[in-house]
Amino acid sequence: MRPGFYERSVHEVARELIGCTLAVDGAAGVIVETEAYEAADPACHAYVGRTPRNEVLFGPPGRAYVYLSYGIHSMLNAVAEPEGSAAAVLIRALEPSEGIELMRERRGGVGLEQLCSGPGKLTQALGVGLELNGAPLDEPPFELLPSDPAWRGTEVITSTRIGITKAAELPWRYCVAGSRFVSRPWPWGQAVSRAA
DNA sequence: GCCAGGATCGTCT
DNA sequence: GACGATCCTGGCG
Repeated sequence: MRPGFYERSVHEVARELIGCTLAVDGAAGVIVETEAYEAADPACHAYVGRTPRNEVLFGPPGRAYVYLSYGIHSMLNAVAEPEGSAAAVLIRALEPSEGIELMRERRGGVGLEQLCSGPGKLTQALGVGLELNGAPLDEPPFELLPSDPAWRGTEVITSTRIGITKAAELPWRYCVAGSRFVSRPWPWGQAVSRAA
């Protein structure tokens, strides 16, 4: 990603990550679903203030914020906005593109559409664990590449976020319209823009 | 196909 | 001691 990409409003970053490729050690996919979380947002881990757990959110942008959900699943976020401003983009789904066999093994042989269609699934498929919390997204094992020209013009829709109880009504989920690889079909929401 | 329930553990009250 | 930014399984139709 170009310098400064993450150093903007978390909503812009969440929107523009759609269509970009996320790779971890040879396994990769195109990001088709994201959600934005900002400090003033009750659903954001940083809402309660700075703690040892959410410290990475307050640090420099462009790093990974990884945490454990329900004691089982790792969640991968991209830290956004300037240092001191706590915000992040949750990566919720990928369209698999490379290392598909490896990902399938890690995921127990499920079908292509189930490989990365959820935040817990994609971290399992990519081999992302808590040890990568705080790691820069532009250094190994991570690689984050700008959207392919083929994705230009792709329709992106917004809708309410998924799986949360606080501030659940905010329309801060972004996903590719019509994609078979999102965590859920786009039940609500409306077309907002096209990939740049 | 849909829904209810369980797994599992770090973090905060 | 309660609660998740989740996923999978099993029961039922």
